Amino acid sequence: MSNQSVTNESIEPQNQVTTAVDQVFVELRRAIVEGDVAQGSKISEPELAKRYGVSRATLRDALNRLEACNLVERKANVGCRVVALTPERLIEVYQVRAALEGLACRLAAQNMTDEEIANIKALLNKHLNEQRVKEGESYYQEAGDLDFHYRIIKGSKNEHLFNLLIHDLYQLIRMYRVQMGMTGPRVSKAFDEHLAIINAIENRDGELAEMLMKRHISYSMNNIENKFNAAQ
Amino acid sequence: MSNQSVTNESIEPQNQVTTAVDQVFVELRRAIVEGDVAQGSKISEPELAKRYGVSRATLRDALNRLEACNLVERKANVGCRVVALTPERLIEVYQVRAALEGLACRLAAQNMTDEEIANIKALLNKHLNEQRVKEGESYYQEAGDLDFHYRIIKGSKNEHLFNLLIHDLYQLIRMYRVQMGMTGPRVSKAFDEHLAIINAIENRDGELAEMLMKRHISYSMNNIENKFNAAQ
DNA sequence: GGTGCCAAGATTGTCGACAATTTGAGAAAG
DNA sequence: CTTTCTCAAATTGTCGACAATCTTGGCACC
Repeated sequence: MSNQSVTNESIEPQNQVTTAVDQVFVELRRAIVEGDVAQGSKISEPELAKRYGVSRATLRDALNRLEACNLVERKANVGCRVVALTPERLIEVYQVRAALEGLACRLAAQNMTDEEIANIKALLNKHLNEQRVKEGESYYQEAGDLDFHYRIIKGSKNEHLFNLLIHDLYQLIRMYRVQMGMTGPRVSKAFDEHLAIINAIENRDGELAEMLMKRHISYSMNNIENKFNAAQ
Repeated sequence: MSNQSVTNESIEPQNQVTTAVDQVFVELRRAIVEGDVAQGSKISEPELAKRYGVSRATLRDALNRLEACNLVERKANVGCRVVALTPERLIEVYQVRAALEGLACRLAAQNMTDEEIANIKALLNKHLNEQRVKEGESYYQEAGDLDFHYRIIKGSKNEHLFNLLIHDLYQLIRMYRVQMGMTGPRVSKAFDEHLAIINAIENRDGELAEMLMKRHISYSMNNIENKFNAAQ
């Protein structure tokens, strides 16, 4: 578990966390995504409320939000469990992700400004240099990849799509990646794929950008799936 | 407002509504979707709690769930408003819907059993007959259309996709349709489109099914958009 | 007369306690 | 020994009250 230091900045930049429920929600979400609380384990409301120094009603509220993100499952009068990461669920999530990010790409090719596109290209170059220096450190794999996808989704200018992907789906995806220990040798290949995508967007070729993104995500899924099978 | 009697059965068939929060949630959702409480209006927690004969904490819980469905928007220490139905938002939602239901169609062509497909074809025939008798009554437009899409989404056998579409997106879509008074002459055309889609699925032609569904949804959006523009 | 500040009212966020339901261990019957 | 029933302990669902925050109307000051 060498990559637990990846920040959430790129995922929630200006999101002001004011209320107590927000704090517990963010903290508990981090704990779940990074595996501090094991997948499939039951969540005791009184215990967690005490640990976070907060009322049970407040913690319950936070659990409701986690349920909306599909990070915990809840049954009436029974309780709350952290979701279990099954291969079947991984495939389901990635199918949805491919469809939505494909759409995001097509819209980005249509709606991003030239400046935004130039910024992403600059970002990729910066990451390339950093990566050369660090010689395969896993920085790019997590934060850089996240940043790239984040900007394209934002560039779609579709707020509904943005919320769906960033607030809901991406936490689940991060959970799979972190807990499977995704720090493999896919870095350089992913980089080339990113480059091809942004080039398609620059040429305002929405269809190609969509197709490349879907393929890119498909590769990414196969990568995680292999780790899954190797893990048992 | 001649079509407020459309049931929710096809959307939540066996969903047991046991707890008080569930009841308030379902009831309040219906009120919002069908326009009993105006779009954009502010929601007073004490008032609604009294009206539904329930504690404020319970009502708050229900509001949280409505927020997760994108039916209300909430700001910390300020309050809760019913979402406003803007044309921009309609387009955003329908773009997402087209991508997701397109995926559902492709998966359905791959995963539905022959029996499930036969059942949908039988359903379409039944609706065709009923429609001939009733001569353009708006029954098919709402419940029948809902049923068709519901079965295909279910037929994708992708649970995550199912939850996303049925629990979150479809309520918003229903809200647009009900409040725009969707009972136009698109019935027969929609029927033909449904027929083409199920035929493609029967032939296990996922790509065609996906394309037809995307087009079908695109038509549907244009229809609502026209009503929007005509409304002011 | 307009602008900015302040206080009172109202609304939301949080808490601890009570009620309803589930669960699990142990006793009794087969 | 297995099965079923019972009851108690624990857990979840719901409530009313208190604390923190925002809103609004009025007053002083420029």
